[in-house]
Amino acid sequence: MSPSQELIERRRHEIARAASTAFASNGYHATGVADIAEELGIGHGTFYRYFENKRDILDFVIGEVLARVGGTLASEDPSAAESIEEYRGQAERIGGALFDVFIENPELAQLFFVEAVGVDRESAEKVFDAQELMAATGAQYLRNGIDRGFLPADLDAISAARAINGMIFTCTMAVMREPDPAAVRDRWVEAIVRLMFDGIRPR
Amino acid sequence: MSPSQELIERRRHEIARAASTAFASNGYHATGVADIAEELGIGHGTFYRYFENKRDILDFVIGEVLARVGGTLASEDPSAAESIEEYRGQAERIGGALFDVFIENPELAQLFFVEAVGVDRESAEKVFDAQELMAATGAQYLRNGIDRGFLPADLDAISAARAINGMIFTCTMAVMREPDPAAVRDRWVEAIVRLMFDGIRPR
Amino acid sequence: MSPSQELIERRRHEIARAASTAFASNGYHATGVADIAEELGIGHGTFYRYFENKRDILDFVIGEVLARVGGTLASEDPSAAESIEEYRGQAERIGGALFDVFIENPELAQLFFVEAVGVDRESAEKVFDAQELMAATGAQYLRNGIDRGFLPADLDAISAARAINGMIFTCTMAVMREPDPAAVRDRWVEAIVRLMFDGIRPR
Amino acid sequence: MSPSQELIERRRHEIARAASTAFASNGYHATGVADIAEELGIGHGTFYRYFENKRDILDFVIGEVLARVGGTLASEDPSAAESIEEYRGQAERIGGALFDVFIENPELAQLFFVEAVGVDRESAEKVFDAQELMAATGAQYLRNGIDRGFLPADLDAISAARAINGMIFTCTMAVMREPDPAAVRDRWVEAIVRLMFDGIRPR
DNA sequence: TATGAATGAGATTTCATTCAT
DNA sequence: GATGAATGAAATCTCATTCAT
Repeated sequence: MSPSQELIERRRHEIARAASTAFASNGYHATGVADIAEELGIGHGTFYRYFENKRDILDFVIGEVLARVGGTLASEDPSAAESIEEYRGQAERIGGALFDVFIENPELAQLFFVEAVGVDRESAEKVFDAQELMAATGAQYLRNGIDRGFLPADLDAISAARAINGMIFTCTMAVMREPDPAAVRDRWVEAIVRLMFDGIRPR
Repeated sequence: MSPSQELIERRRHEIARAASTAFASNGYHATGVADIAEELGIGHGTFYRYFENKRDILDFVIGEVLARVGGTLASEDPSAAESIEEYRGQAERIGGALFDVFIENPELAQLFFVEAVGVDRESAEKVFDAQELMAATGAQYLRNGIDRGFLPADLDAISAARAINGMIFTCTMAVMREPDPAAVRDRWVEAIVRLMFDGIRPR
Repeated sequence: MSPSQELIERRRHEIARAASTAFASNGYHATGVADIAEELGIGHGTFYRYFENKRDILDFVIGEVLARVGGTLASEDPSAAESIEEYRGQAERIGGALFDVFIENPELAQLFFVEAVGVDRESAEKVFDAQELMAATGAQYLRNGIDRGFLPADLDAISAARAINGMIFTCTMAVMREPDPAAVRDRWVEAIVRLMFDGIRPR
Repeated sequence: MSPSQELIERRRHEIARAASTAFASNGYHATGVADIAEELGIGHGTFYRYFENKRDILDFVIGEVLARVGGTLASEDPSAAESIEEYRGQAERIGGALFDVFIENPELAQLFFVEAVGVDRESAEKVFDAQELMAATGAQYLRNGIDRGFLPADLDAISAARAINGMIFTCTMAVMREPDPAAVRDRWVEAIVRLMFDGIRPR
């Protein structure tokens, strides 16, 4: 990559970071291009040297968030677990990692759960598509368990995966609204994983 | 209520219905006050005789949606179930009822999951508060089970309730994206209830 | 026409008149929508209630000018003249009428000769098309004379018509640059008609 | 001229050529300084080392066009013709030469007839001044004929010259819009010269 | 009470020009 | 001398809201 291209890439990320912060704290529609520029101390015309238009940066930012979240979901090997204990370990690590992503970058939560969904049909569609992809990833883990015999053969893998993801995402959002998300992280991971594996019915 | 107040109330609901449809199909920001008025065949100045401003009607519409969804969650008596079988029955009915609400009024799904969350901080906050309320309601059912001994004493009721709601909502959204939501309703209710009660671990 | 439609039509013409003046004296590109609005003492948002966008009003104004000029060219009956004297009378009247149009509305000259041609390809094309049409009209007069035998049978009607129009238009433009166009009107009409009928060669 | 001045002059002409092409095919306003620079493969900052500003290059380009056209009009000796036949020969050569200039450089037609006139008051003024000059040149030819007795003594030389130029220019523009201008060149020269010398009235 | 004409704040976007490298 | 990153003035256009009728 040529040095100028690298510079451009760096600039784009700087602007994207400022935009993320602004979108997350004020909302996409309430954020003007001028606000983003001001946050960076640059002229607002400069913005347009790096992004086509305002919508362009939203796409960029959403793309980054989805990649980040999706990457976390796929951070383990879906076919690695050989026993239910190993899989439970994977689930705990994935859940924890996801919480950590959002705890470390709280604005990502806002972007992922709110802005990306709410700006317009197109951006919402992206999120929904990503959720479907992530459900498919989750289903791979489950099918591995079914194939290896440590999960019930009649488990509806894709539905269950989606439901599990739903739990995780919703709880993440709830956690992020706590005054000190990091403090409650482990309790939530535990609660989710327990519900996921054991349900509420006594064993 | 005086007859004129009643008339006003009827008008407000007419306008709210038109606004719901418009917001749901085009998004809040892309919907103009004039669009809503046109849909009703009234002058757009008239709108302001029934609602303070554009934001005002969003609040109204969101309030209606939340009441509708919340009402469904609370449609059973949280302390009625005397056995786990009875509670499972309640859960199935509640889940099914929720699906039905959205299946019958698809625009409510859009409003609940997308518009209400995405317009601005304040409206999102309302949804999150409502979710907390619904989690509290869900926790009542669980505590009833714990108190009566048919659910484990160490169940983290509030966390579990939130996770369960998360499953339900996320899956509802997924169902609404299907070509024929009604056709898959039962399979999803079954999948969710099973995960909720039994988890994925074989018994 | 309903009274409101009539109002709209009146408003459009008011705005068009202001725009004509502004375009003629400052040029299309140097004229902002706000300038037009200010000239009328209205808010610039009001402009957009009557015209789609800035380009729209240019089209409107050009259309009016072309109609006006074209109408003058066609103000006589192309097949009426039975002798060369009668045709010469027609030519004098048409030329004079055209001069009068521009003398009475000097901004039309600017619009016709300058703005309409210079703004962009599309508007220029309109003018060129109109000129072709006007050449066709002129050719009708000539063919009438050829058919009736008072003009030479080997006259290239369409080329001659275009050349004659060219003389007229160019001279009109020259006249409009004079300090007192009205004063020189007759001399020019005479000069053009003489050249047109007799050429420069002595008879 | 010092070698560096010569270099500068060469550069200016390169840039002017690129600008001419760009202005002619896209219009002055739609052409950015960056477009011109890009066409030349130079940085657009470099442009400003050779021309004051965007307007400056328009003046330069217009100046070149006007010189080119004016030069053609003056390519014969206005006092050379001793008979009407000789003058007719001059007229044919001048008309043909003018057509050839534009046929060989179609972008000059666009610049001369459209851009130079339409960009703003100042540039239009230049064209009109040039037309007056060219009318004066034309009048010299006519006065020569009057003086020598082969043109009528009562010919209004300056008006006739302007009218003749008008014919020529308008027809040139019409010719340039033809699919194959070169093919119709002779017919048009013939038509114009005939009208100019003989008028339309039969002899 | 209903209307819709009028308004102008405010947002996005372009691009000629400057100037540090 | 050449470059192109940065700039911000300026222009277009939208639409929530007001208010005279």
